[in-house]
Amino acid sequence: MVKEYLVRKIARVIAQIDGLPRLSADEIQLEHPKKDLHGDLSTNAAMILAKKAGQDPQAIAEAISQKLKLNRGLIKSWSVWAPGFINFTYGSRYLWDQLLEIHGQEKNFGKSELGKGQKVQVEFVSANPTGPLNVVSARAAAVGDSIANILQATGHYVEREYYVNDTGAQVRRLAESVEIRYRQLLGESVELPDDAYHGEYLIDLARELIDQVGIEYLSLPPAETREKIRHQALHKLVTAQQNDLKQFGVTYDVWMSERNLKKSGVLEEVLALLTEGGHIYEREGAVWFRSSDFYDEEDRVLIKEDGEATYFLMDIGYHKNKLDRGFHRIIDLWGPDHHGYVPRMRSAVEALGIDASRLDLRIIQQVNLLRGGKPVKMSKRAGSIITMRELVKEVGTDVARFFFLMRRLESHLDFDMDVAVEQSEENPVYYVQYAHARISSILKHAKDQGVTLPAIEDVKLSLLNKKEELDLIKEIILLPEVILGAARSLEPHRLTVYLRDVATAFHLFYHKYRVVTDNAGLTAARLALIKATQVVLKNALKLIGISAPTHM
RNA sequence: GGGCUAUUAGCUCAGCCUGGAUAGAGCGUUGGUCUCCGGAACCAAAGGUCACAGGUUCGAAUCCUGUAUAGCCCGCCA
Repeated sequence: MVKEYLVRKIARVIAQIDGLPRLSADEIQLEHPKKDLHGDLSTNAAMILAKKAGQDPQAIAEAISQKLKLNRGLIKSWSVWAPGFINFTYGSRYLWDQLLEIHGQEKNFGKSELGKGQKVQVEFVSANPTGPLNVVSARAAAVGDSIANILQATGHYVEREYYVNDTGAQVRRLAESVEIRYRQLLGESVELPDDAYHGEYLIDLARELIDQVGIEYLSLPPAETREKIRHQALHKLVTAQQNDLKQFGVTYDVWMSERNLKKSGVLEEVLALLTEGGHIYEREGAVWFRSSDFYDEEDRVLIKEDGEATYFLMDIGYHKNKLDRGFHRIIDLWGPDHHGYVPRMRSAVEALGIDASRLDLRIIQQVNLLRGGKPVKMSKRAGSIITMRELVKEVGTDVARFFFLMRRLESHLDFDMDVAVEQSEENPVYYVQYAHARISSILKHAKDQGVTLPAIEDVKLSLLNKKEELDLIKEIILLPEVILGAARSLEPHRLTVYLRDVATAFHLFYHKYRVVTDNAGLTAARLALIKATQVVLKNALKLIGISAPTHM
C-alpha cells in the first residue's frame, strides 16, 4: 500500500538529514486530511521531530520535502504547509491500479490477514432464558455479530457463543411461575407471588403446555411436575430466543449450558486452583476470594454460608472453561449493569494464572426505549418489555441493525420506536442501500442498451480523471483500512459511518456524470468504477449484517 | 459515600484511543437543481463559548485534575 511506501521513504530521508533524531515507522503518522485542500495524505513527522530536536518544524518539513524522491505514479505531488505538515496527493495511476485491485478481489476486497492464526471467541447477548429478548439484547446482538464478522474478515478464526443461564434461583422461579399459570388455567385458585415472573408470555407458554400434556402434570409428584415444567419452559424460551436471533441474522456456533458446565466439575477445579494459589479464605461460614489482591476493591464470596456456589464462582468456572478451549482471546460483551464485575473477573482470571489480557470485557451501554418521546419502563417481572421481535416487526432488521451500529458502544442510546417507524423512510440505511440498488439499476440499463463491462484489463481506466470520479475511487479504496481499524478497536460503527461516505461520494458522481454514454471507452471505464463501488458497498454491508438490495 | 459511562449545531450522533490545519454528518429549517442511466437523489445557506474551570503543550473537542448535570452499578441475588 502507498502508506507503507511513504512511511518507508520518509523514514529514510529523515535518517539522511544531519542533526535529526530518527523516527521509527510507527512514529510516522499518515492521516487522511479532512480538507481536499490538504491533499490525500498528510504527515506531522516534522512537528514531532521539531519537538525532539528543538528546531523549527517548518524548516524540518522543507528539508524532508526537498530530499524526498517519490514515484510520481503513486504520489503526484507534495508540499509543506504551516506549521509543518507535509501533504501528499495521490497519483492517478495509483488510483486506477486500486480499482483493478477491487475488481480482482471482488468479495474478498477489504479482507486481511491481521488475525491469522488467532482463535477468538465472542460471547454476546447471553440473556436469561426467562423471557423473550428485549431491545437491549438486540443492540448486543447487532454489535456482537458485527464484531465477529469483522474479526473473521481480518483473518481471525471466530466462534460465536451464547451462554444459557439455565440453572439457579431464577430458573426455579421461572418453573414456579409457569406451574402456577398452568394450574390457574386449569381452574385452580393459586396466586402468583410478587417475586414471580408476571409476563403475559408465560400464560401463553402454560397454554401451550396444556395443549401438549393436558392435565397430566396435576397428578404427578410435585418434584417431577416442577422438573418437567422447568425443562419444557426452558426449551421453549431458548428456542424462541434462537428464532428471534436468527430472524435478526444472528446465528451462534455454541449454545453453552450453565447447567451442564456446572456438572462438569469446573467449579471444584477452580476452587482447587485458587486454594492452591492461596487466593482463598473462610470467613463467617463463607468462602472468599482475595480479589482485592488484584484489581478489585474488596474480596468476593465464592461459596455462600448455605454451601451454595455464587454466580461469581460459576462465572469464573465459565471463563476458565472458555480459556481452556484454546482461544487466544475471548471477548465478552456485557450490559452496563455488569461493569462492576469487570475488576473481579479480571482478578479471577489472573489468580488462575492466566494472562488477563486474553480476556477482553466490553460494556455495551444501555438502550433507553422511548415511545413518542416518553421513556418506556421495562421490567421483565412486571412483563412490560418491548421485545426484539416487536422491534424487528416494526422497523425491520436492516433498520434496527444499522441504527444500533451508528453509535459507538459507550454511548447511551435513546431509541424512540415511533420516530424509528416514522423516519424509516428517511433512515440512513436506505440512503446506503439506495446507492447499491441504483448501481444495479444502471448496470441493468447498460445491459439493456447492449453494453456490458469488458474484461477489466481491457478497460481504459485512465479515462477516469474527473474530480468526482477520482474522489469516489479514493473513498472506496479505504475499505481495507476501515475494516482493520474496526477490528483493532472492536468498533463496528466505523462501518456505518464509512458506508454513508461511500454512498455520498457515489451520488455526487452520479449527479454530475452519466455512466452510459455514446463513448464506449468512457462508458466501460465508468461501469468499472460503479461496479467497484457496488462491491465495496456490498462487502461493508455484509459485515454489519445488512442486506444489499438490487432494487428497492 | 465509592465506581462506570456520558455531556459536541434545534434534535440524533461521528470525531477523542494515537493532540495538529477553517470541529463534521444525518434529520429538521430556508432557498435552489429534474428534457438525462432510479428524486429513497443532488447543490447552497443558516445553525457551535465541543457542559464548566484549571493544567500540560508551539498547538487541546482530543491528554491530566477538579466541578456540575444525567443514566447505571455498589447482595453470602442471578
